[in-house]
Amino acid sequence: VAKRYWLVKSEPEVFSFADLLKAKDKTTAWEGVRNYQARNLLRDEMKLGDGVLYYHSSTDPQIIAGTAVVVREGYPDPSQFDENSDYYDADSKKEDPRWFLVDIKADREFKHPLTRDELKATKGLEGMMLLKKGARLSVQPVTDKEWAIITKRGLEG
DNA sequence: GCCAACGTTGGC
DNA sequence: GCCAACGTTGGC
Repeated sequence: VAKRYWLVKSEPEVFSFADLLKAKDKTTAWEGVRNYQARNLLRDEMKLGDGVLYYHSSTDPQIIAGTAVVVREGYPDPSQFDENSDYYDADSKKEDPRWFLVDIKADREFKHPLTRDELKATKGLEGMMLLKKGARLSVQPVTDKEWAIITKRGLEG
């Protein structure tokens, strides 16, 4: 199976790419996704070794900061069972968990973080889900072509 | 099962 | 801070 590519959004105030680089093993559990479409991707589609673009949302400027890799495939998000967590979901059952996550590990920091404006101006990225109006999905598929364009530009500086 | 009301996301 | 777009909830 060919590896696939994804984009995850994070508010840098909450958890930035720099935070991921500083984390133990540069790895984190991507907790807190509470949207069924994104849940399905996390649970069923994201596979070990898949590439992830790390996007900073709700900040100025919004950027793709670097890449990460899926290091553990979908498993139940523990925070849904933690009453003290912001992500607690009283209706989710241990024997039938509602929310899933994957673990991601930082891979390459972009020498040249790509701003949203730059993405919009880049040929070949016109159809990118991220750039569509109203695209709020916090985990999105990225095509091979988009991945190639973005990582080339980001890593070459 | 419809749909209005509501809450959230996230670009601007 | 505003508000459009979207997802979810809940009354009926």
